[in-house]
Amino acid sequence: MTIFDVFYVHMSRQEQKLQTRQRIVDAAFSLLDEDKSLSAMSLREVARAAGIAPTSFYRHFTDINDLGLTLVDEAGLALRQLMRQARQRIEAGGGVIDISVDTFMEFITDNKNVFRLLLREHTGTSGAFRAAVAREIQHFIEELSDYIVLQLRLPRAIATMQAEAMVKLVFSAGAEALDSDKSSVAETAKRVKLQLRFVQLGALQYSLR
Amino acid sequence: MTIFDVFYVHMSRQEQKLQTRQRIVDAAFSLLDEDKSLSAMSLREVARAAGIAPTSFYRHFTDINDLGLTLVDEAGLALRQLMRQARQRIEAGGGVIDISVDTFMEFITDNKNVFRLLLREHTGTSGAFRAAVAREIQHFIEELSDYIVLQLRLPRAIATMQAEAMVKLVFSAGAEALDSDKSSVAETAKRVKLQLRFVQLGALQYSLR
DNA sequence: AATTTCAGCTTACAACTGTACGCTAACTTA
DNA sequence: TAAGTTAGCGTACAGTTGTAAGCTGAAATT
Repeated sequence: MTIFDVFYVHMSRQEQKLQTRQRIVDAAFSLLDEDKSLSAMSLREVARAAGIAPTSFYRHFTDINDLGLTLVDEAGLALRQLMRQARQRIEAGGGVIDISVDTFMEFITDNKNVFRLLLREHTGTSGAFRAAVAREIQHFIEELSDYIVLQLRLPRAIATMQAEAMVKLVFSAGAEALDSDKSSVAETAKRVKLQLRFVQLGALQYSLR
Repeated sequence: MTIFDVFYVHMSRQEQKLQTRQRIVDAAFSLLDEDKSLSAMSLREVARAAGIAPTSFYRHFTDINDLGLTLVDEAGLALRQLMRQARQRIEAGGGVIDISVDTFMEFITDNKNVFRLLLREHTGTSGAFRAAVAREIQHFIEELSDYIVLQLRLPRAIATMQAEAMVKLVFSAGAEALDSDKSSVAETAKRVKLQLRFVQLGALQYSLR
């Protein structure tokens, strides 16, 4: 029993456990700020932030790595939801590139730590994390590729290359945005939109060669 | 005096100190492998690898951060040398994109830890390191941009956008290459070359609109 | 009502960290 | 040659880490 008892008076044991687990996950995300990466995050630190004893952590995760993979999964989930949101907005009208980039930038601004996690662990020190993030990005690329084949009628092979280039450019711009203030973010968004147009134009041109 | 005495029998004190400093730098680079980042590198660890006492470290650097910035500088230097090498090869004949990408991939293969450092600290947990790496990349972009203005006769504004997109795509590909075997690297190189062609075609097309 | 399960706790320990302090001995300078 | 400088060392300490061991009391099961 913890000082949080008061919150779970009417919960089953299972629900209590789930809630504690969520508190751990939330605490971990909140710790992943400007100057903390997964590998630098200590079990005790997370436990402290979640309001549990260090050893209680093991009731929920086998490892800090285990928690890390959970965080990457949750971040990937958020990313996929983002895509859906962008598609809805596009159907409501507007340039594909503009809407996509704006939606992405909004996401980053509102979920800095989620995007930071993906960005950082993509080049981080854990091969498992790098692979996990790479998978999430690959999903992203494939969904965009599908869209390009369907809407722009490009051959699959070219569409895939276009999608990959676009996602990488957007992620790069996102990385810049993390360290920028609002007006710089707008500037960065403008630049990446132009670059995406280059890619789009170029891929089309190439497919007609 | 250390066990390395034998190496500096005929050196002045200054030279000896410089050599020890270089040993520290080299040791640090050698530690920056698949699963170690600057922030995870401990002073004692570096000292151990360099063959000096932990406290002797302070005779050469004020901090681990101080050493980190030195490493980033050296890595940036290597990158600029790389560009010069690529330009020489291009003048000797061959497609600009092909030569550039091939040169870059060779560099990564031969200097994994140097590129790893740049890649990792670009999204790392130290704002100072992130900024330092961003500056190095910016140099890279500007040199490429100059080249594009001169050779392809594109307007500066467009050339800059093209250069930025290209460098980001190449760095992305480089990141992939770090985790791949030789044949996959060749595959990755092929893909990024196509993507660079998209950007080039698109920028040209855009400038003619 | 009795028994089992188990989430969270406290205590404990060895390993590692950064760095303060003062010593030594070789190099440099006067 | 004498005095001063300093690169490197050993010792020491307080702080943090992961995690092992065993306890407690409430929830779940019988």
